[in-house]
Amino acid sequence: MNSLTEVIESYINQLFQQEEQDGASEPDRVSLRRKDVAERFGCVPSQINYVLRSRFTPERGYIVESQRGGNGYIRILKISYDMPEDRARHIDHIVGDSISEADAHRLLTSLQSRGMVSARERLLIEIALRHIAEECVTTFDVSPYKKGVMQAELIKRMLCGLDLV
Amino acid sequence: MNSLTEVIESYINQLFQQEEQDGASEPDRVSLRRKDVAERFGCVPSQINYVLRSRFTPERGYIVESQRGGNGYIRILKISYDMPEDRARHIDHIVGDSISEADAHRLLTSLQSRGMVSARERLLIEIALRHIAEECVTTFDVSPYKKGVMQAELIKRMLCGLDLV
DNA sequence: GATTTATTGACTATTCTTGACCAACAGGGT
DNA sequence: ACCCTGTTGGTCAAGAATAGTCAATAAATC
Repeated sequence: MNSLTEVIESYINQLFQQEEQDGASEPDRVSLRRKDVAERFGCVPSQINYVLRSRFTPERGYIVESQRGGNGYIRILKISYDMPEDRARHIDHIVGDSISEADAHRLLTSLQSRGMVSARERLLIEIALRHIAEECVTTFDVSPYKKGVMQAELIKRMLCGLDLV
Repeated sequence: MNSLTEVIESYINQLFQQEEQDGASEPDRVSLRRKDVAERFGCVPSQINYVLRSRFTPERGYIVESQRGGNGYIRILKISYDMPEDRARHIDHIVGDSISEADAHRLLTSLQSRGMVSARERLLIEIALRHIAEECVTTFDVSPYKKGVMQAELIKRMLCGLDLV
């Protein structure tokens, strides 16, 4: 409850709330000075990297951009909202531990027809799935089951990232 | 927050906007006097070169021409990719045979700022890239170079695929 | 006890700014 | 034609300010 990581995580979430309240033009992005945040919480700067790497990931709907050097910064973009545990479990249940390309295809068709993914977003997911399936049989030589597992893993991450289902 | 480089960058972007508003015959090019710009912002002239080298690159869709001597000039051209094939060729050239995660990240930032991918689309691509990178080091044990090749392959397919929709 | 997650710090990489020195072009004088 | 000189942009390297990586260690969780 009171680990440094969690404290810093909620600090960053507060920053997002503030941005929202202040009615900023870009309500879903915050900027940090790594050094300053580290000083505020009396920790080493690389601790901030750990928080970002473990908490503000694309799978959770965040993108982190940064720049070193003079006037460097860390910028965190919130693309979708944090998904509650039960929704994540729901996705997990729908997809299962392993999924075939055909079933994935059907699932995406359904999502698109419900207007939850655009044609372009669906295409991106299909391309990624196809790509990993191909790698599985050409460069690696994994079993069909393992292939299904990897496909399931990927599609779940993408759907969770978009906060879907 | 307001580095000199960023100030000069946005000044140049303003020049592009002005050109557009003035309905110039060539709305995608602006001309500068290096010395004058340096004076306007109270910096050394070579600072302008730095801004051009770091901000108005082919990766970001610009080409810079210049000439020294009396009546010298710096001309910045905005590359237009009207046709999908142009974009595809550009992507192929920029990405190359292999790409690091960091460079892929930068490319996506640039594409998003140019409105070529939406935030959600970018998120999907980032998730797929991260996923494949992870698989490369955890379940398989491929060389860093091969990892870069796989990342390049994936990002090119995803970005070129978007042109089809 | 084993495995995962968190903390720390030494070392590395990138970005920006500045300035000294180099290179190219134009125009005039010879 | 040729050179001289002024005017303009280019290159490179040093220094300061940031952020990133990685691996050892500690703490928490299973």
